Amino acid sequence: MATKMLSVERRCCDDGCMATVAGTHFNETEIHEQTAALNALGDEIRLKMVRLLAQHDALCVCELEQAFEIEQPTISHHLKVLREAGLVDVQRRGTWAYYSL
Amino acid sequence: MATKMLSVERRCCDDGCMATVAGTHFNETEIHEQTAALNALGDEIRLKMVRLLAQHDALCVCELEQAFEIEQPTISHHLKVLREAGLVDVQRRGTWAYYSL
DNA sequence: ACCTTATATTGACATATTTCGATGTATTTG
DNA sequence: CAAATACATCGAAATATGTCAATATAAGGT
Repeated sequence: MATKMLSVERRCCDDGCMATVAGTHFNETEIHEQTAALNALGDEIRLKMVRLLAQHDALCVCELEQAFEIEQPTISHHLKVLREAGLVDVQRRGTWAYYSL
Repeated sequence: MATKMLSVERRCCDDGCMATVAGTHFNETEIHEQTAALNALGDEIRLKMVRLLAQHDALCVCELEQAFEIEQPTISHHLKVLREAGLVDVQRRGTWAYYSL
């Protein structure tokens, strides 16, 4: 019975998670969609845009333009990122483009 | 009383939101903290790391290393981003660094 | 003291992102 | 149809980010 302890703490974990962690598999499509959305929101201007849209039902580009100190092409760029992440919707009416969540 | 309609749709909105939107003010500190967290999660490797930590209570760097095909300095870099975003916690024990949510 | 192991940091490079001016495309107005 | 308005796209420049090899740090074992 002289169960001599093997030198304590030779490994960082003893519950076999090393193998478990290494073998973890992810749904790549899901991961990709989620990082796209999170990344789109991980920008100060885009997060503010989403916040504005959240309290305004729908806003056109010229209105959003007023809220930020950046030029119109940049506004369009950020809206495109939000669109491609599936976070906002556009609806054209005349010359205006109304964006909404 | 001949209230002649002004040419319809000269403005993109008629509920005065132009002024409202322009005057919106944000809590910059809050926005900054939130974009930091969202941005940290908006990367495939870091999102996977958080997912792994979510199902493992705590993991050391060498375990995380097994789950990805990137070198150790890159693992450390991503963990630093997660730490600075306030998303994970480290606890040193001997030579090992245990990360947890 | 020396060697090994676990993790962090540095420096360099490649790629991605943000931003803007210029230009393009519709749509409306005169 | 010409001019003006609202928005998108392109191309270029500046900055940020991801990655790695090399090196540093720190703790443990011999």
